[in-house]
Amino acid sequence: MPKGLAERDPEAGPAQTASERAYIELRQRILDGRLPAGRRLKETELAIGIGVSRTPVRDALRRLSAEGLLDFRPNAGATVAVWSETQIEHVFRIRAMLEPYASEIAASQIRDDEVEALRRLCAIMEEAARRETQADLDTLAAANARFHRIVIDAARSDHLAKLITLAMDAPLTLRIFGRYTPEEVGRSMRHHREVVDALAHRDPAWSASAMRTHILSAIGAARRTRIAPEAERPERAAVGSRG
Amino acid sequence: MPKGLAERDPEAGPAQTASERAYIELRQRILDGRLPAGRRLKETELAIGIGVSRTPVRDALRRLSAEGLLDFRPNAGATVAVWSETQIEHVFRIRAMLEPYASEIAASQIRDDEVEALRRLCAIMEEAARRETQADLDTLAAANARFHRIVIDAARSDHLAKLITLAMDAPLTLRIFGRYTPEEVGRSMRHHREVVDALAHRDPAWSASAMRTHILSAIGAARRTRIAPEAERPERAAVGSRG
DNA sequence: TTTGACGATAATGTATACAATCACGCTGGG
DNA sequence: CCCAGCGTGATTGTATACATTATCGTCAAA
Repeated sequence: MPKGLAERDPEAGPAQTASERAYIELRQRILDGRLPAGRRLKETELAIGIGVSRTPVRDALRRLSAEGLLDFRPNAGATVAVWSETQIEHVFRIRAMLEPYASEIAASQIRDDEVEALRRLCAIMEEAARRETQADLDTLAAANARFHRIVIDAARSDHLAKLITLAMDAPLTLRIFGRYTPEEVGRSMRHHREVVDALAHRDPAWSASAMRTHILSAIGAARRTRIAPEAERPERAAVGSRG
Repeated sequence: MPKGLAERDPEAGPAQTASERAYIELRQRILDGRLPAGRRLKETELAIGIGVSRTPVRDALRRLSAEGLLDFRPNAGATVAVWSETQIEHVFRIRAMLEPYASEIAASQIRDDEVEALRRLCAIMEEAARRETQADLDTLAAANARFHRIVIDAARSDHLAKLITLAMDAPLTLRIFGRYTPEEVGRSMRHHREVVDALAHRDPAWSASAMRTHILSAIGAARRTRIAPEAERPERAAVGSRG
């Protein structure tokens, strides 16, 4: 098939290589739930769906497996990782250790423009929190993810950032806002503001503590976020519609 | 307990698939220093050396990259990750959070036979510590790695174990014993014994604290463990000193 | 009816050919 | 002497053919 990769779109996707595209696409499908926990992933199927060959799909699968988003058994394929309630709790406890640590370090490293960016994200999140549509929820989740990423990156340690990212992304932190009560949403927004203030004051202990509070307060909602693994049943009957 | 993730076990005999073999082989070479930090890894070269084709080598490279042992840039190949002193310090601080947490959980889950295994490993380590040859140092390092792995596994959470493993293995914890003073070695051995005793008592707080002490005490030696990245210049004119 | 073995089928594992890309040195001009 | 443009070789990226393995239905025997 012709590649037709003559265009270089810097904004729509930094995915230059097919492997990268496959990785980003699959990761997104897992995180937003289109590929539910427990689902068996078949390389050929995915390859056709994404529009690349099996090789880059395999690259992406291996990568996602190493990152913990997939369970992988040699000769038996990959399935979307299933998270028990206990394991989700563990992840939040770990986040509650790692992110405050990153915040503590970030406090002495963060630049003014990053603080500004955090403030803008706070405004965006507060605006989205006032409405209640699904689209707003998605906006909120996306802004929240960017918020945490900026803080983590401000610690100026790629390895640290990588490790925390692995801990964070694992059990779909994204969809947690759907489980928040209105009060919890409001509190979460106030937490964000306080984290920014603490960082703006370049106060490591305050930054860490505010972030810790923020994450620990989310565990309740996380417990309510049940992830139902897909039934083991493979879809025998082929779905007629392609696409 | 479901096995869940396909675990790599470096000591579990010959690997089944070529990808697994390549992964284990490369990982070992990185951890023991045969592939020094900064070294550029060429797929064809590695493939010939290991005796497989490029495909499984690429699988292994992608996996190691996701685990943070390699830096990877599209179209520019993979290099062994370089760890700055600051980053190594971060890793130990993170270990000092994660492993005590695992120990805390393990305290209420560990089986008697695992406690026994830990005691045996303590004896092995103490025996090796008495001598001072390089082989004994390797024995010590290997037993130490197994010790920590047993504790982590006793927490009965594959995802938790995976995360901690990523944090632990990253900057070659193995070679740290080479930097210990005799007093530090002795103290480390006593720490191990205390961790086991705390676990045997099924005391979560004690187990966590003993483990935290153990890891924090190692940071000094870790700081002394400088990792000199290989010069950027490949095998061109190797050591041609001008002048 | 149950159970076990067996074989067809579909998936994954591996190798290899080919395309795209990058690094580097060469050459020619200023 | 310096620098820019370009070609060449090496290296990675992708696709595909083939080998190997697991899965599951079928059939026969107890």
